[in-house]
Amino acid sequence: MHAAVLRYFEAVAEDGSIRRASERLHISPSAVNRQILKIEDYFGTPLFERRPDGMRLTDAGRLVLRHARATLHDFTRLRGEIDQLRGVLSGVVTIATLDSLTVHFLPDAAGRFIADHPAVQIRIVACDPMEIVHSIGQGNADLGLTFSPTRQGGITVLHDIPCPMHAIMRPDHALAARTALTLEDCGASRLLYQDSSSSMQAFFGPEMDAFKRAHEPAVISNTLATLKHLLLQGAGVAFYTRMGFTEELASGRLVAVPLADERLSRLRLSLIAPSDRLPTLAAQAMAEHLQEALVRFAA
Amino acid sequence: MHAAVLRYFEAVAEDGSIRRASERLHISPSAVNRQILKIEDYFGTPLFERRPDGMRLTDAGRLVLRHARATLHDFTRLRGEIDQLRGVLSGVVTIATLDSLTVHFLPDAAGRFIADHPAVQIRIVACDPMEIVHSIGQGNADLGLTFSPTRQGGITVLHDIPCPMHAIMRPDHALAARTALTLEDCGASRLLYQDSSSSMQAFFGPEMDAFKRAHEPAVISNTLATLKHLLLQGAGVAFYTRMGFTEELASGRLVAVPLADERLSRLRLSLIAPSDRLPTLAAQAMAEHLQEALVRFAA
DNA sequence: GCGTTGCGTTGCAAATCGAGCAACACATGG
DNA sequence: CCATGTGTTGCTCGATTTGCAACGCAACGC
Repeated sequence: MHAAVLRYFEAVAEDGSIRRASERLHISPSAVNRQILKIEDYFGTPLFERRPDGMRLTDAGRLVLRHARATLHDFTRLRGEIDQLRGVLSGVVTIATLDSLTVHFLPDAAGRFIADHPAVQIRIVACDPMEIVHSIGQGNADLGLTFSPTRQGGITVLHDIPCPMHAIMRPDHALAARTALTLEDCGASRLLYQDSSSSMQAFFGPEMDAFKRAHEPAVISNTLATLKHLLLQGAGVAFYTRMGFTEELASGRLVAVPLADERLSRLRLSLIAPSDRLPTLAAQAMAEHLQEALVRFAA
Repeated sequence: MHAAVLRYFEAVAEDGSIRRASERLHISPSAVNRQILKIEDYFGTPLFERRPDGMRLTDAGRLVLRHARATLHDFTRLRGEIDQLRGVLSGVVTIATLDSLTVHFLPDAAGRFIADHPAVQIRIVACDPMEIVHSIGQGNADLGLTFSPTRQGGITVLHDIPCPMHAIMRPDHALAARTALTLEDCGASRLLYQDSSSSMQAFFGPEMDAFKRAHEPAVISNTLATLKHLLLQGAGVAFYTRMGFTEELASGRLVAVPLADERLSRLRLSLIAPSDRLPTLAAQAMAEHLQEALVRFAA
């Protein structure tokens, strides 16, 4: 229904390049270029700066991008609303989430959701906590599951539950019998770190940051699967919440000892959404579904 | 920039007829019809009911109309914002107003406004108080000036000032020397009524309604100009606010005696705007300008 | 009853618009 | 200085959109 230029413009703005955008759009660069030139001519103002390495938005271009995004998003919402008039919930829901929730919690929740709403397509993308708040802030995802962020623009927290950090290890580990640990208690053990792309400090606090700098890990990985495998081999201790290990903890193959540190023990998991636009009906339903799942999990 | 179907769809929905819409759009009916059929095919649902006398929106159609309107309005706002980046305020501001304000107040305010902002086009449409709130509620006008409405959906009151009803007459009229009057006091005089399309009751209250039914007027007109002419000839008494007679009252050619009735003496004039959409930059500037003008007038 | 008038719709031809291809101009980095 | 990245342009072809005229249908008036 809408002019192609909206999608073209958004793609070029995001990719910072006509050629890259055209590839993603499966449209020739010249066609994309002409649409951009045409709309710049319409407004009588350049919307992109031409740089040797691509296109960068001007102030006017940023306004146009905002309009294009709003229009396209509102349109997908419209389609969902019309489908709902026929009695079916439809659309695509994109969820940006922590790695650890992709193991058990999310597949479980999503599975029950699609059983009720077969016309809804769910996209799950795992990424860093920081990327998650960024995705939500930019409106690239409909819902986000991450550690409660420090106050941030463009984000609404729909729900949050306590989600304390634990030291995860095998039952035969020296520290496994303890009922609580501090970070320092773990300093002597072999350590497995999640790839902490520096900016995690905002979530875990300076103490964790200082500890990680003071104690070299045996392995660093950005995927939970790797660390879980190593943990099951008894390779050391990792700092995680319980959410990625529900099965192993239930069966006793791993144990989780709570960390006593102020900040880490009070860590919370939040369900967040973009605040500057109306959610899709599908996203709204999914948000409620996830909220219930979180409440159930917290109990 | 946007697909033509947005404008076509809105026009057809408003006019309730493809042929009438096509005339307004200067496009052949077949072209308009095909766009409508195409988008209905896209959604897989009829968006209009075909009736022997034209097209009537379905529920799905109403959703599409809302989207089309929102998109188009957001687009005109975008153009205004881009113009403002260049330092000029631009766009069209439509003001729905009471007849009486078109005599002196609005032309005065508008004149000063366009002196500052030559790129802004101002559309002034005079209509009944009820039509005004309707226009604003539908988003057909950007700003409205009318008597303070009873709580109404889709409307924000930006400002209001006292605007008591008066009995307007020539200085040589029998009642002209009084400092206050009730409606009943005027019952014996010859009366000039504004065309009260029944629904005025919401603004002036049941007393005025009852009085008008009890006392037959000499003349009814829906234009202030007619009544003003008759008043200057000494043809009788009319009920109006002072706003349409500033010059005549200042020069002493007419006098205004306040009406003591509870409701009529507490009448207020409101500047209102649609509440469910962001105002154009031009509309916003005009709103502030009118607000100042109202404050100045109230003093 | 039957013509008239309004409505939406459709076939067909002309015009317009968008897309792809290949080439170009320019800047950057090895 | 060439190789590689960028945006841009001429040209051609195909898809889309438009206008005109005609059609089918329902309502109204005489």
